[in-house]
Amino acid sequence: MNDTKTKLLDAAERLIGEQGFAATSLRHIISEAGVNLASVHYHFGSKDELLEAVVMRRAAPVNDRRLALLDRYEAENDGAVPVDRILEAFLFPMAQAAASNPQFVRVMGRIVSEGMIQSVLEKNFHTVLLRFTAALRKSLPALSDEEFRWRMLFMQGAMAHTMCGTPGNDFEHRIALLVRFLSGGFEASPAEVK
Amino acid sequence: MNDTKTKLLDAAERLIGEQGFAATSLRHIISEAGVNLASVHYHFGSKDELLEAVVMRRAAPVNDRRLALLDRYEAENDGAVPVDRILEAFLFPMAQAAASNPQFVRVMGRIVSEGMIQSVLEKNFHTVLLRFTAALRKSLPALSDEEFRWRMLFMQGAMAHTMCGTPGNDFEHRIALLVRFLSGGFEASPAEVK
DNA sequence: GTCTATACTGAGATAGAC
DNA sequence: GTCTATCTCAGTATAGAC
Repeated sequence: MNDTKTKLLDAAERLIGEQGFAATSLRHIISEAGVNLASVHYHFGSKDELLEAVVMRRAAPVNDRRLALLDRYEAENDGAVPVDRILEAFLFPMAQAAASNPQFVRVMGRIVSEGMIQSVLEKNFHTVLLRFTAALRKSLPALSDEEFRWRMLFMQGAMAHTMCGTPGNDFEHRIALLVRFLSGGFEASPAEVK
Repeated sequence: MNDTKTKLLDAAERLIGEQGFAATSLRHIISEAGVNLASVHYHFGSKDELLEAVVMRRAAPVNDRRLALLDRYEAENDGAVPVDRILEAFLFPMAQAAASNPQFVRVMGRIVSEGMIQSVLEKNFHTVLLRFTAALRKSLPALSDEEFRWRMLFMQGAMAHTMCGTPGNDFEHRIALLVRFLSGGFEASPAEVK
């Protein structure tokens, strides 16, 4: 691996996790990394793309584990997997990542709380989102397409806010509570059409 | 009312609603308002405080209506108000505001999606949050304090993301769906302690 | 291919004259 | 209260050394 590139990723990960993305200047990052300012644009192109690289470096294994878990649950339950299992399969690997690398989760939190979700997440989590959306849809056949889509959005907001936007380290416990809450929401009977 | 101040608030509200907070420069705002750059800092102190003033101007009536609705429901149900009524009382006035002033809701959406929630909202919505938290707590006596607090956070994330972070205009319908989902989550039986 | 030095543009903030 | 001029710092771009 290129040394300069890695130094930049490490420094950016640490500083963005601590101070946030907007509050962390490239000049601060490069001084921590001990490299030249222009190397950021040489290796990554821009500050935004540096952030994306920071995310991508850690996101891949998390998403692999998510898909593996979902595969297993689908094999075990051929057909519709219980909603809470699907949610667990999505959330648990993030908690594992948090245990081995807290910095990464902090960065994800910063991304969420600074509203860079769309740009960064949709690029890196596309397949995962498709798979999990399909699994949930299958397990919630009673909902209309419209209501299902809205409930996915509600979930998205709750997840982002909870997993990333709030400090603390006991992610496994947090996940158990979140899964319970979201299951209740998803499985609520449809709202009346007025 | 001071003319310069109002011109600044109007221009800021419009531009931030259209382009977002970060993307809207003070120089753009003042040129729309037809005033001088330094007047921003004279009247508001900083760009952040200008945003806060934009929010405060519209938030007060919404919060008044929220509290009035909650008062009514509490009087009607003396003791514990049904969870879905409480949620409605919180969300409905925002939908009304959206109908009469779409710019405001857009600004709130920008605030959420750009992660300025904590700083801005906690200042302006403090009493409202206390009242609604207390009402919900009363209606959910079976939950532990801890699980209740977490569910409040889950709700917060879902609400912010939904009400403000996603485009579209049919807020009343959206609210009906959101209330249903959140009621299901709040009323789910407690997660098992493992 | 990689790194260094330096310049450019635009941002928010501020001091001081009027 | 308002305006001009200026300051500092950000991200970005480029020219050129190795």
